[in-house]
Amino acid sequence: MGRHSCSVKQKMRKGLWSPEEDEKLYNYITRFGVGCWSSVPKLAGLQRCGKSCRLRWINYLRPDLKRGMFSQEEEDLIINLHEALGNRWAKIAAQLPGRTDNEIKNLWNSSLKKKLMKQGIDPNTHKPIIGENEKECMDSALLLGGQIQDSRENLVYDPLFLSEFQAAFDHSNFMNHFPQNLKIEGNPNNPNCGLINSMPNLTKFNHQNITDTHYCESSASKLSGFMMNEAKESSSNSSNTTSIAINNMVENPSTFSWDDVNKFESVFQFNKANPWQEESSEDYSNFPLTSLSQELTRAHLDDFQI
DNA sequence: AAACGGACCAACCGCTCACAG
DNA sequence: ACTGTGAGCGGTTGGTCCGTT
Repeated sequence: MGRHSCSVKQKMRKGLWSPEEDEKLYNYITRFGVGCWSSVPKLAGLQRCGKSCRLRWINYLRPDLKRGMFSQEEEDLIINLHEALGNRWAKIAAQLPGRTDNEIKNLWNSSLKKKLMKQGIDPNTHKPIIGENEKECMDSALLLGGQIQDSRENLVYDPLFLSEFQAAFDHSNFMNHFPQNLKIEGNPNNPNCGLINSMPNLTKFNHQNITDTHYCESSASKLSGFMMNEAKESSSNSSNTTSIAINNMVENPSTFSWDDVNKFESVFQFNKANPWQEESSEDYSNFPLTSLSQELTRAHLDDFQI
């Protein structure tokens, strides 16, 4: 922002370093050591700014630098460290002797990021990527009431709702008929791939404090039923092929096909036009059943992270 | 052979932080 | 407490290489 770079203040050389410049800097540092970088160029006889000299030394001339390709172990370590530290390249580099932050940053941006994405992992969050179809499913869950607000007023998924949402699909034998090609490719080690399985892990969510009555009366139970009833109703009130397919799917899950999935989604599209959508996303006070799960969720929010 | 585009990498830029005066 | 300066960091840019058309 207002501050000029060192190369602008005086007529300094920019761009790639020549072998002569490298030699001058190397000789100076090895002889006198690193003192004040701003005085190094003058003392070393270079037309560079101190900042540039420092960078050249750290990233290229330093004798303890490790050259060559990154090993698999190094790559794995970088990925693990990135998960823990984020884009703190200097901190990551500190754990890899002989490697510079710049080097690691370049490797991450050019290679590791893409590798993770190919494996279906979001390089920013290190969590499985939710694809468009999965997102639509999650959105559908939200539209049906599966959202609440956390203490920071961010919209989050209601674990109680999603628990039943998932169960509803499980019971309808949904996953058994889910096309393999929709699952995230290339990550056989990741059990969280696929539509329902890519939903938040609910195993940590504690249902112990919920009585059977509460659980059955929860918004989720109602909504699971609502979802299926809607499908049936939609089919009985309409003669179009979509409705027939949905009805067929609900009644006879064993004949469920990928084509049915698309048609099933149209039910959710239908629900989007439902005025309930607006109310449920804004004001939960009118929906005591949702509020119940909301309250229970708040109590366990720490255990539940998307 | 030339043009093009993507990958890679070195270097730059702007910002923040620490510290001395 | 304030200011100036240097060091360090992370994001971005620009040049080069290489494969493809």
